[in-house]
Amino acid sequence: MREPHPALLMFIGARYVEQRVSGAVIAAGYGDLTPAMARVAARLSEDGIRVTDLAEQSRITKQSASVLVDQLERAAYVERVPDPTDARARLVVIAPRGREVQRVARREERAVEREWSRHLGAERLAALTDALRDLREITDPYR
Amino acid sequence: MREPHPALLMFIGARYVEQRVSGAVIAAGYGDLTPAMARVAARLSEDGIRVTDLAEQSRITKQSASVLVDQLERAAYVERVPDPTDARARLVVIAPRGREVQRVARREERAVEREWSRHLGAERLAALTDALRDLREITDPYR
DNA sequence: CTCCGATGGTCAGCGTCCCTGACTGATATG
DNA sequence: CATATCAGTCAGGGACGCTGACCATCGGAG
Repeated sequence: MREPHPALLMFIGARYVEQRVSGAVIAAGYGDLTPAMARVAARLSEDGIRVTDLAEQSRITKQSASVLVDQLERAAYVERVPDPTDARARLVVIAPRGREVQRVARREERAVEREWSRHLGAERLAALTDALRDLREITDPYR
Repeated sequence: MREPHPALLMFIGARYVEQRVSGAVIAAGYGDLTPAMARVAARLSEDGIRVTDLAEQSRITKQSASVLVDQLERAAYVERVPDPTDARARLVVIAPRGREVQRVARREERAVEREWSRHLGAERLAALTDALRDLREITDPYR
């Protein structure tokens, strides 16, 4: 095979972390979380967010986001509360069960980062992250 | 937001290249290629490959691979020929139209790589690629 | 204050992609 | 030649995201 393109190598790394985190979350007993639910759930905070904003940030339609929030709500990861400033809107806020999953996911991310640091050395990992961050300036169309 | 995880930065880079290549392919008149078709088509060569092997390498079931090969065949990107060494099997070989798309895709990949080299400098890009390749040793479960 | 266009959100229906399970036909091995 | 194995297809279903149509509320212009 030809020399793999850097983007393919990036894809492999990203996929690995996704699977590690997903595995940890399932092992911790949150098997009812699908990848799609997890993607929108990753954007939640205590403050609450509107479905429309959630959709925009997740780059999906508000209809799709609405369905995913339905599922997250049914599984007790989030709650919908009325927006006190706008009677049309409702805020999606993270629930206790949602906070638990976030903790599990972040712990696994940190674990992977430690493994990478052991494998490459702290310096090369830092350089790698720096270069990726610089590349983001020309590859990330959304900020 | 917290400091983004390196894996997120990798994902952004990989997604960018995927969209660039996909855009170039569509602009070149191959709009009937879906992402799923492209993913399996990327593993084709002159020698031919069995649907079962294609499925395994693409990490999808042979049923899914079979459907995608159907579509690729209908759109003239590949042909199915009998396997001379096994009467049960048929080989999926790339057709002229398939070779054309591969050329377009590779050209766009090289273009992106040049842009990245301009942005980071050849040395940092090489170091980035090296580090990613080393990381692959512990993140790529499939060789 | 009253319109009326813009905005937040849902409902209905559809297409793509990938899966599982069951099956057909050909091959290899005893 | 009986049987286990292998290549591949058929049938059906679930997850995910899209478009289009619609309703309620908001907020600025007249």
